[in-house]
Amino acid sequence: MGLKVYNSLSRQLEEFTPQNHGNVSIYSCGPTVYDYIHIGNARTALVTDIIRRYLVYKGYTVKLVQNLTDIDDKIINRAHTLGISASELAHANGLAYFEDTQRLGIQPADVHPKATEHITEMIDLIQILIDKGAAYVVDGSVYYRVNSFSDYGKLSRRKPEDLLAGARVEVDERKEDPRDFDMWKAAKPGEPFWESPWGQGRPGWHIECSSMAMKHLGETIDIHLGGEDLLFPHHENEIAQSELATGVPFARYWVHVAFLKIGGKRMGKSEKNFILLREALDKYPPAVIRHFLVSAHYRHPLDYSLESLQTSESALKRLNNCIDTLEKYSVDIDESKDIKNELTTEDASLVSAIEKMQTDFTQAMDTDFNTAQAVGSIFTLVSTINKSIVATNGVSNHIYTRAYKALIETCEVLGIYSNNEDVHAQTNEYLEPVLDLLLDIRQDARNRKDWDTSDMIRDRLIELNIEIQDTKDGSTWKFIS
RNA sequence: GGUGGCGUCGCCAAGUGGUAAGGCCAGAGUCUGCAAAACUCUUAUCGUCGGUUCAAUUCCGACCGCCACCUCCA
Repeated sequence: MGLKVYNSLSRQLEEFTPQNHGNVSIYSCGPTVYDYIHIGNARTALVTDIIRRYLVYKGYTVKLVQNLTDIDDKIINRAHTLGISASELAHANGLAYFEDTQRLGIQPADVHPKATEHITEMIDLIQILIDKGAAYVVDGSVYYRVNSFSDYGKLSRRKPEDLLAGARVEVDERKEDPRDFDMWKAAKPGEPFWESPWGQGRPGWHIECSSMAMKHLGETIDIHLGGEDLLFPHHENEIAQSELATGVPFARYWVHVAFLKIGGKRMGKSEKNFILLREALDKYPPAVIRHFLVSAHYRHPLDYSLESLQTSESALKRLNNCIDTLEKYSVDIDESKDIKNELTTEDASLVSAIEKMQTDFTQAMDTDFNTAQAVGSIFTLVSTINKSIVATNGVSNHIYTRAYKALIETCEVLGIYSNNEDVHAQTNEYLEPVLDLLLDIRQDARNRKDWDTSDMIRDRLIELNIEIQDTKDGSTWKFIS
């Protein structure tokens, strides 16, 4: 069964077939680096990351390109306010972007092109469009002549008259048509600029994506990703520029990520109702934030709240407990050995549950990357495993090991599992003998029914964020947060 | 005005033309010296009204409510 992707261009689910067998090219619209990113921005970055991980999981070779818009009006204005140069601001926020996204476990793209490093390519593309009569120069600025592209509006399904009816379009007298947009903006005094055939200026927003996508991925890319707000006009304009210049389709599948909301409203920079990703990361582990973000399908709005994050934290605890328990049972297994004939009924039952999870997971992800459903399949298996462990019905360690591996593998596609062992490894090495000693002393006290002593040890440790867990197999300890 | 989306258990959230995954919370248990932790069990007829159909939450229509894009915003 194959992967199906919802294509914004056709407004329906389509069978996914990359143009080059086994290889997928993806372009994802990246941040404009005038500020830190918020969780809403992170949602799109994370969806990109997961789509890429899943395609790799399915065996594709993926080339992912994500741009950094490092020159635009917002950057210039913010830099001016801060009293630094636009490039300094862009550089700092670019670094912060990578820092934040990598903390969230987002793997860097294969290429992160910057607008200011592709001025030549953009000028070339603009020149092509001028030569084709699709652009015109006014006072050192270059505008795209929307009328010259008959397919204009095919992505957003907007008719020219609809656009003109919108009273919010600012009319620029210099434009032939209100819908025309600038590809090259003449510099005003004091603004950063680059030399061009039309004078000093800077590129427009849409032209960068067109030229950087084509430079790094070719004239036709497989998947073009972005937030749903970019559908119009940004992506519509990218199509207009690119396709008029090349004569071939610009992107084969257009994927748009729905908004993250807060209090029912869109989280946005201009609303000033955003939570910075780094703030969230200071409070919650990456896996928790990821779990929250994948708990809804990417094309559905998701509402941010502290409660939701706490819900994800609790859910993840259940998952981690299961995985940690399985790890204790895990053994080295000989993959090549066929143990089919040696399976007990209980073994076989768990094996089929594992296989069901893998099938369901794949099916969910194959259906337009339905992460919410995929997570569901993982938790269904968790439940089955827990029951099996409680029942102590003689499932072999081999099978528990298989379950362990299957869970790790699928969770890694979503990036919702990370064991804390590494974090605590050093501490553990030092603390373990000491805590074992304390647990021994406590056990002695318990044997003597000296509850004062045993409870004191328990209470004092909890103050140190170390929790004692009494089970029928003895006492263990763990860090709590 | 144009375009698109949403309304499923207390909360979050999948899904299907034939009577609804999963998570959280809550309640009840198991375990325990008591607890905690952990685990188990239990809880929905799908906004309203019509229509199509043997059968609709799932298709169509109307209505109500909410959100978004058309201006920078992932």
